[in-house]
Amino acid sequence: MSKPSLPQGTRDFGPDTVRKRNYILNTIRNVFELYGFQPLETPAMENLDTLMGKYGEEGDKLIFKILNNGLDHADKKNQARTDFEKVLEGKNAKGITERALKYDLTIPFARYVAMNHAQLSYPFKRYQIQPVWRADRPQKGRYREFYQCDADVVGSTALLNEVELACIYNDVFSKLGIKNYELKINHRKILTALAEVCGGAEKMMDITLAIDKLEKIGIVKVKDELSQRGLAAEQINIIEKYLNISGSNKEILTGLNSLIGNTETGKKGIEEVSYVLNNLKPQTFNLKPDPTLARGLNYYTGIIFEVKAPAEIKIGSIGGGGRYDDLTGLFGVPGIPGVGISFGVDRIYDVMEELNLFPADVHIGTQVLFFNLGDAESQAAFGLMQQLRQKNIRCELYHESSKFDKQFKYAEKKNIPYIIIIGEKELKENTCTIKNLSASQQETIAVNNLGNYHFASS
RNA sequence: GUAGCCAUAGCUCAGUUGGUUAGAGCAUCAGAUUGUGGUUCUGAGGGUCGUGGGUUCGAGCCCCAUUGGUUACCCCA
Repeated sequence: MSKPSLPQGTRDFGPDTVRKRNYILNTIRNVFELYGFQPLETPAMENLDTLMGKYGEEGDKLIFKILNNGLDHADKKNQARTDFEKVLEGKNAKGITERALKYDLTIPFARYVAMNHAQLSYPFKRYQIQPVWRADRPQKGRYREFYQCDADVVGSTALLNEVELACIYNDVFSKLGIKNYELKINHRKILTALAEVCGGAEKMMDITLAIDKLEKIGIVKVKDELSQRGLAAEQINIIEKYLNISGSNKEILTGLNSLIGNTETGKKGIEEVSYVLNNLKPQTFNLKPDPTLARGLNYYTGIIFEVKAPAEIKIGSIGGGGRYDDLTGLFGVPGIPGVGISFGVDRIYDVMEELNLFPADVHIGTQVLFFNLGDAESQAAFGLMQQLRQKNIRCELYHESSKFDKQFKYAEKKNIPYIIIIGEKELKENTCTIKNLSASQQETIAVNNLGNYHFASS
């Protein structure tokens, strides 16, 4: 038998990790609820059709496909062989694979909205916290299975939604104690306008892909890439001017205005970004317009967001989102616009771990351990324990009568803050001894008073 | 898909130019300690050196292959 192992890019989560992650998820969930979002869950797998072509060419390659069952069935063998030939050519064959693991939460949500559009009341605000899968090569901060937390509003074009989503980012990160994150905002129309001004509206994708890398590879290489992608020198010149726009939020907007403000689309984009900025206090929100922000997913059409982790932690983006005018149109139900954001929980976890931001009491599960000091003693302890459980105190009784040393060490390892000793003496006197392990203090009280004892939570 | 690096005890790692019986810390278990833990002391268990081949009198170390992990590119949370 070979050693047990995990598939590449997946992880087990031990008790401590799950506790910490739940702390993050609960924080996010509470904020979503606070803003009136409703929970939604969709299956782990979707029909392959639902996902293919929604994430661009690269994205398609990263979708985890599921092999159909029953390929060895006698009647299907020949069909399976010819279909497999198609797969070898890089095509999809329904006979081989027709389902896939979900790649993100947005497209399944769009599918859900398209299927239920008549029943929903708009604007429909949903949040969704589920794992997604990508057949990517794992590396630092990148996994093949990871959680996403999304909140989306569909059925409304109001920019109020964008403002609220920015507020959600701010609320969540400040509750988690992540201070120096940076919330960047841009607009797809601004990028479109840049392409128009360059005289190559159809080059929009090439331009955005290249300038998105500015921070990583520098202006010189961006220009190289642009010329490789077939842009002329004077076009690249304009793009360079665009990339050089910097300064305060106001200066950035003015810069954009003078460069692309004379186009219809550019004007509209700048207006919308200004609206969001004006309705928030950028200094308290770490909110910054960033003309170089592009975001890969090609369904965005309006404002786009990205959250960068504090600079000292080189982990990149910990969240992102944007507006899409017609996501459900892909599923035959046009005219439902939406806007959404996403939190990268696994990366937020890593950031919090590195900055030591988890509160100490996330590790406390069991609050009280009853020592087991013999048959009669443990029977008495069991009765008291059930009373405490009735009062919502999490407690357990050591599984067998053994030395103090062992029982203490068990409590310590499980981070149990209190122990209760009921031995021969206590049994006789109808008392119990409560010890606070971290304070190393103990007191003996009558068992009748145990129900009213205050167990501090940390 | 492309490229680099790594693989030795449960975990983190030493291991000299290739030379006798492969080590340490942590963890585990037992004892000092039959009603008071964290610190300490003593002892014990634990290894096909990822796998297969090759070079050599001799391989944990060198060569080839293979598997797994990891990092970077592409792309992305």
